[in-house]
This record gives sequence, structure tokens and C-alpha cells, in this order.
Amino acid sequence: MTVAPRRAALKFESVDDIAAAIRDGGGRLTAARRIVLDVLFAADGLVSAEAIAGGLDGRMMTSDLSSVYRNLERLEELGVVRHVHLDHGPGLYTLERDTEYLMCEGCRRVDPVDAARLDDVRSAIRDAFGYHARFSHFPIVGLCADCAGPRKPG
Amino acid sequence: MTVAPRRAALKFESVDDIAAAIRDGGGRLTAARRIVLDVLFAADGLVSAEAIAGGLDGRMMTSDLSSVYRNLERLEELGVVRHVHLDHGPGLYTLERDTEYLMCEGCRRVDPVDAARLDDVRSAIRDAFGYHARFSHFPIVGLCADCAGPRKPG
DNA sequence: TAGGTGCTGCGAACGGTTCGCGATAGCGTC
DNA sequence: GACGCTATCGCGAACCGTTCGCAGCACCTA
Repeated sequence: MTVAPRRAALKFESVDDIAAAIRDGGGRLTAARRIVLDVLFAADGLVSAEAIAGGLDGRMMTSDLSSVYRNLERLEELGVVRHVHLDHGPGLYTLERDTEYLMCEGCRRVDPVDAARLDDVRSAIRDAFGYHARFSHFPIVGLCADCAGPRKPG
Repeated sequence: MTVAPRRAALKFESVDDIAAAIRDGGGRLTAARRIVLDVLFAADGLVSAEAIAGGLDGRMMTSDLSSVYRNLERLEELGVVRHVHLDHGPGLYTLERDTEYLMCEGCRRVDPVDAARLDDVRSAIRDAFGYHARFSHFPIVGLCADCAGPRKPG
């Protein structure tokens, strides 16, 4: 018996699962790679490559930035990791799950939502333009209810 | 009597209109600024700052890249110009009109559409999340009908 | 436990954009 | 018209996020 998750489930639940996937592909679970995964599990949200390399401000092991980028690339190929582009600024990485994003241009807030909750939106787009939209790599951008509200500008 | 436009109308119809707006704001219509405008009118679509500086591959006057950026910034403040971010790659600039964009991640095609045609999509987003979405700065990204179609992968 | 080879960590380079600065030239004023 | 104020230019250097090249290291398999 399991408790219904509040968030979409991870594609890989633990570092061990991932280690197996890496080795299946002829790769190795090196120290640097483990750091990237540890930080992603610890952060459980969107983090920049730089934040990963810095070990979440020194709270965790640090590692080399270019290695972090290479590892993130590899982990994306394996379907373990995904990245999003929010506005300007660096790409943000997270463990893979069925999540898409909305971002507010007013308060910079980012709302992750289960992909299924965007099905109506996707249908509207498909009906009108034939496009099959994805908001996992580039989010929906606009003003959130608070920032767009009639009585609360700024 | 006018012919119905196929595309959303420009906010400013000519360089002279724009010149007036620039001077109203205490600015000057310099040679470099005129080049930017000439290129934007000539291109009548999305162009990078670099393409503007290069005078559309030498077909028009060239100018300095950093001046182009400064001018584009100024023209955006005046509401004459707007830019879009498509995927990775440089920002793309265009004369301001009521247009939003869809981009196909498969074939890289970019479809400009009248903003009004996205009203249903915007409503679906507002209903579900309270967000007031804008697709003018960051487009809707996905697969176009051709690339998503059942019989034509790649 | 040894070997090969995938990966590291460093530095340098990249593309896109911004900044600092002395020189230039628009434009309102006389 | 010429004058002068100052917005803007054009150049170079710096910036940020990301990628690349390379010599040496260490994970994993046999």
C-alpha cells in the first residue's frame, strides 16, 4: 500500500537505480557524478549547474563546473535529469518527473505542475494550430494571478 | 478604402513616425539608429542583432554591434521593437505588432500568429492556473503537425 | 590486482550581450 | 547658418553561461 504522491513520481527513485542505468550504458558512477546526483536529490527542485558545482553553497561536496555540465548532459541522455530555461539566466536542472512549468514575469515565481493538468491547454493549442506543445523545456510565461490581479500591481 | 491586412498592423508605420517618437523622448535619430530601423523594415520578420549589424549580409548599411544592441533596447522602451527568444541562440528582434509565436522543436519552424488566435489557449491557462500567459517574449514550443504526425517522423 | 578507457579537473575558448570611454555628430538655440 | 550641449557612436574589453582539449587519474571488468 502506497501513499498517493503530492508530486509526480521520479523516473528513478534512488542513486542506486541510477547507478545501474549508468553502468548498463557502459558508464561509471564516479565521485563527481555522485555529487551531481546527491545535490539533485537534496535540492529536489530546480538548480543551476553552478549551484551544483558549488555544492549548494558549500553545504555539500563541491566539484568542477565543466564536469558538472558533462555529467548533467550524460544524465539527461539517460532520462534521469532534465533542464528548463526560465527567462534569461542559466539553465536549471532537476530530476526527471512528469512536470511542466509556469513562470510569472512579475514576481519571478515558478510553479511546477503535473503535466496532466496542462492537457486542456495542450488540446486548445492542438485544435487551433496542430502543434503538440511541451512546457517542460520552456515554460508558459505570463503573469500569475497575484501580479495580474486588478488591485495589486507591482 | 483599405485592404484588410494579412498580418497584425505595425504599431508604427514608418521611420518618420518613429523619428517623432524618438525626439519626443529627448532622443536623436542618428545614422546608426536609422540603419537599425531600415533593416527591421526591410526584413519584416525576426532578425538577430548580429544580422542587423551586418546589414542583412551586406545588402544594407552595416553598423557597430554594441550600438545595435543599445538602439534595440531604446526602441523597445519606445514600443517600436520587440524581441523573442527561440530555444538557444540569439534573441530575435522585430517591429512591434500584435503577434505571438509558436516554434517547432522538430523542424525549427517559427509560426507567427495574431495574438487574438491564442485567446482560447490563454483562457484555458487562466481557468486552470490563474496565469495570464503571453507568448510574445517566449513562444509556445512543441512539435508542429508535420513533425508530430503519425507517418512522418524526422 | 592489473589494464583499458571513461572520466576528471584544469585552462582556454566560445557565442551572445553589456559596459567604459574618448570622440563624434544630432538638434535646439541664437 | 554657426554654436554648443549632450545623446550617441564605435571601439575594445569584460561579462556570463557553456563547451572544448588535453594530460592524468580511477572505476570497473576480467
